Amino acid sequence: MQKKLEMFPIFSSLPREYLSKMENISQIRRYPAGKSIFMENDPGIGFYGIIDGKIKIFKISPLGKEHILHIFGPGEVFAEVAVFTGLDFPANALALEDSALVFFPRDRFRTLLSENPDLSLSLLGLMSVRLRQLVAKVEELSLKEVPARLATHLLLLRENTGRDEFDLDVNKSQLAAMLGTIPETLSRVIRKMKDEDLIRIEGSKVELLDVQSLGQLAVGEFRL
Amino acid sequence: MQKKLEMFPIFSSLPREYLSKMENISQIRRYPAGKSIFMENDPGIGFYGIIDGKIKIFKISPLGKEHILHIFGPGEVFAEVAVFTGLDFPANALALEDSALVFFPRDRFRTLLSENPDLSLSLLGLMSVRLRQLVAKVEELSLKEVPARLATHLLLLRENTGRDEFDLDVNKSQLAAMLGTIPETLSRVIRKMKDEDLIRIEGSKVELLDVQSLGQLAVGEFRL
DNA sequence: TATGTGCTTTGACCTAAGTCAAAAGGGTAA
DNA sequence: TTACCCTTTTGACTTAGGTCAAAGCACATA
Repeated sequence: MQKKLEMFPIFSSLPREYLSKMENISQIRRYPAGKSIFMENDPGIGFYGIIDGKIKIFKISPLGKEHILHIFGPGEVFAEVAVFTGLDFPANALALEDSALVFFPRDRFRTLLSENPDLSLSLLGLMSVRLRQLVAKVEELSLKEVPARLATHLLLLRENTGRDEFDLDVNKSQLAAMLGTIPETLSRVIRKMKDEDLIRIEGSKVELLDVQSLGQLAVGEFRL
Repeated sequence: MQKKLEMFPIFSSLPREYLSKMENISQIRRYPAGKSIFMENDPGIGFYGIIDGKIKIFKISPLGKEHILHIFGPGEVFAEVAVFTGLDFPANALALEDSALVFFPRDRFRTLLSENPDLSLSLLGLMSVRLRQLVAKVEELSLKEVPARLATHLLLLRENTGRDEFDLDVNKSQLAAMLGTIPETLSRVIRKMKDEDLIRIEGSKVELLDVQSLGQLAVGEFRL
């Protein structure tokens, strides 16, 4: 049992005693691909950690257009916001693959938290980081155009994998939504990047050919 | 002394004992209008609460364009992120008016926090809310066009003031930045709204004449 | 009163990117 | 193989909103 929580970066730095306390209040839940985990406006009864699988967090605009806020994978935690506010879930969550989650019921967690200050501190840190990411996203959406956003995204993946060649791990429609655009536009931007020999792309395999120029694109000092 | 911290909504629900402990570790700092409080990449040595004045949080894009992330006023707390991550400030902060702030040094606060679990819980709640706001902002920026954003903003002000007639409390250039656009565009959008008799505006005084239609605009079911 | 400085508005123009529609692939099941 | 479905790409068109430049205001200081 112990192993499961250690795989979460947020929890991994917790003293062992807290790890087992967390374990004690959690439950394992499994969701097949395509299954909804919760919907916008459902009451926030607890939060989740992903052991295995992929979870899409998204909203539907009044016009019925889907906007993906985030895609979470193994080791990530989501929906913890509701635990602290006592408010409803602000978005929908859906399993993109067969997924195994750890569920932390709000009430039990709240009790645990109030008894263990170090746990609180670690969680505050986690939330700070998420905040930063969102601030970055706001900045990106309001300052940059699509090619810049794509370049930023690719360089981020490069950073994460440490390689110039890697796999986009969502399909292109989903990637478009993540970048705040639509598949057609993404397709055209990718084409331009190929024409300019900045990248090579086959299916979901990408190779960065000109990291230099991609970097300039990302900060808006350059156009395609 | 006591009164100062009670004016912060986040702290107001704290037991009195915590309020005074918070007081004990805090300092009052004063900034004249135009004075920088911290800059992007400065180390995060502590966070601030606003007693009086107005603080602008902003970033400068690589092209030198300013983007306002937020404008905080009395009763609000900012820059708490750095306290928990130990990272640098992610944006700039500047006093728009002569301002009085409470400063909470990171180290002392960290100690305090680890000794007082309820304080941790309240702060987790605060951060959850901020997260929500940012998620909303991301949604807004990626799903809506400028007239919808302006309508949303106006309706929010209406909500906050409880009146159909109120004061924009930033100038129009800053309002434009807050809405992720530029003064020219904002000016044209305002003009259209006036032409359609949705609002009346003189200087920074706004009156909402047709809340119904503004509501439709805000959710994108309507165009100007 | 004159001069300067910083907002705000207006006009003319341009372009990134969205819409709509259709074609091209790619994978699976019968 | 054929049929079907879903994703991706391409093309033609439209438009929101940004850029640049100039003019209009408003307020403060000399």
